[in-house]
Amino acid sequence: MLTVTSVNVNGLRAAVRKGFLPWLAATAADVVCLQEVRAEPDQLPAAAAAPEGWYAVHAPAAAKGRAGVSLLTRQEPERVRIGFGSAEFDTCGRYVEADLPGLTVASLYLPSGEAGTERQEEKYRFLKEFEAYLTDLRAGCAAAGREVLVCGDWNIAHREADLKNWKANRASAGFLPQERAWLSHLYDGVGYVDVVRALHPDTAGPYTWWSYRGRAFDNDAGWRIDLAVATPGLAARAESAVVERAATHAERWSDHAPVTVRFTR
Amino acid sequence: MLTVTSVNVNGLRAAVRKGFLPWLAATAADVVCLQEVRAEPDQLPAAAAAPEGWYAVHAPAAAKGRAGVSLLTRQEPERVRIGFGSAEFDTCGRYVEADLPGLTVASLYLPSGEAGTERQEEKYRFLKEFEAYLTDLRAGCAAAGREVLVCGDWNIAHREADLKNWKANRASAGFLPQERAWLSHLYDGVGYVDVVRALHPDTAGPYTWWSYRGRAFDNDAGWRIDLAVATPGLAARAESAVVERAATHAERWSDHAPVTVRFTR
DNA sequence: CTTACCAGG
DNA sequence: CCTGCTAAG
Repeated sequence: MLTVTSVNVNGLRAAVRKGFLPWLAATAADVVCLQEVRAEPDQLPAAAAAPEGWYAVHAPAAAKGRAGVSLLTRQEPERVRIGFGSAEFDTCGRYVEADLPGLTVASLYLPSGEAGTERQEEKYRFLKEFEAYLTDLRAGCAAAGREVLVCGDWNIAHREADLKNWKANRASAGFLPQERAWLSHLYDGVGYVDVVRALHPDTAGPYTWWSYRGRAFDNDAGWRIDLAVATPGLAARAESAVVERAATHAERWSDHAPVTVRFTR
Repeated sequence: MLTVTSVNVNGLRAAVRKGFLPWLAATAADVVCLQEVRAEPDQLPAAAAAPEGWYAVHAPAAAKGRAGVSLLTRQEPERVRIGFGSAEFDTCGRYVEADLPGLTVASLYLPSGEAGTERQEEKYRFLKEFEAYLTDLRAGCAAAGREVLVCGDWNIAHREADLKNWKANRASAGFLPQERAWLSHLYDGVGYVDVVRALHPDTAGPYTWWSYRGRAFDNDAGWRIDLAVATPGLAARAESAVVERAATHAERWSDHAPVTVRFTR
């Protein structure tokens, strides 16, 4: 069994104050992918920056308090890489990957964008460069007999079933036609697989993010934007996929819930 | 009897969240002077911006979220004035005064300064202009048979008895020789009276501000920088002067405590 | 609505 | 160590 879990923590310092560490202590995962850490490692409590029993690799953003992704692995990685070869995005705390035996696993925090603004143009630039990278990664890993798993906050809901209020959000960043088409091409063209949707083809959601505004969480007015995206060979071994809505329910230590996928070896 | 109370609220919106309104409802004062309101009137709850039973005049700063002084009077003022005729400081939310029968009462928030920086120079410019104003005010009010009372956060501790750690703060803004000399001249030269000190000549403090840093409040490591400064005729009628340390103790709705002075009519 | 930043205190 | 600002989400 290999278990990988991923969660956007919305500021790891705040999450630690509210209950992240007990969740981490309780997880059965072999790999934990974190997004929106929003801190330099040395601004974090040691129990979060270098938790006992884990190997940690941090990719903070150059801009203080922004973005930031991390990977925790029980096993020591063979190699780790920060960024995906992009001059614009490699220092933005948006991508880190690690090689484990037979598997390249990554933590991704894709820009959220903002419809009609320069921040949306930035998101499109990211999508373009990242798609090229994922295409190369798939080819390179296939040649080396490795599988690929990219977990994180992709900030795109693919289909109507992936957000509760899809009608109201047809012009919202995260559900724009161009973004949705990009994911479609990643799946149907490049050949990656949305592991959670593959296991749960007919459910609404499961949502992974609920705005802090209004009563979005109580009304389950969520979005499924935190994805586990795998090469087909790995996806075929997926045994379960769960969104741990309860993990962030009681204390609400993030506005996202952890997404956990399990694979047979 | 005339009772006047003054408190630096360190953000009235935050103070309201923490317990300011019950304190206001319970005060026996006829006049309440507020400093560091840090909000436009329409950003405040109505119970704070226009409390029932009070006439309110607000002098917010042009810069959002900064400074800001207000006056609440049970009686309708004959006149109110914002600023003291200074091109530099009148829009900075640092001075408002009201005329009541036989009395001009003001709420003052003097710049805190920062030793060795431009912000200290700004404080000295304020002191210079404000002293000239207080000199004129005293003369004008004397001619009109009015007394003057300027309450507020003067941001200067006059003597060693006015702060617990005076030795460590000999080079700190708020206890610099030049600032202390300015107050001395205001008392001995211009002829105003420090009402609280006049009634309590031999006590340490009573302190009115304790830093939020460390355990300053618990250790009573405070400063007496919130003053009630009156013309001699009014000061002679002072009957009591109290620092309401307990008012901000339980909830700690400000880092300053209210200073309350009572005068016979 | 919440996270950080920062200046100001 | 707090306030409120701003940008970001």
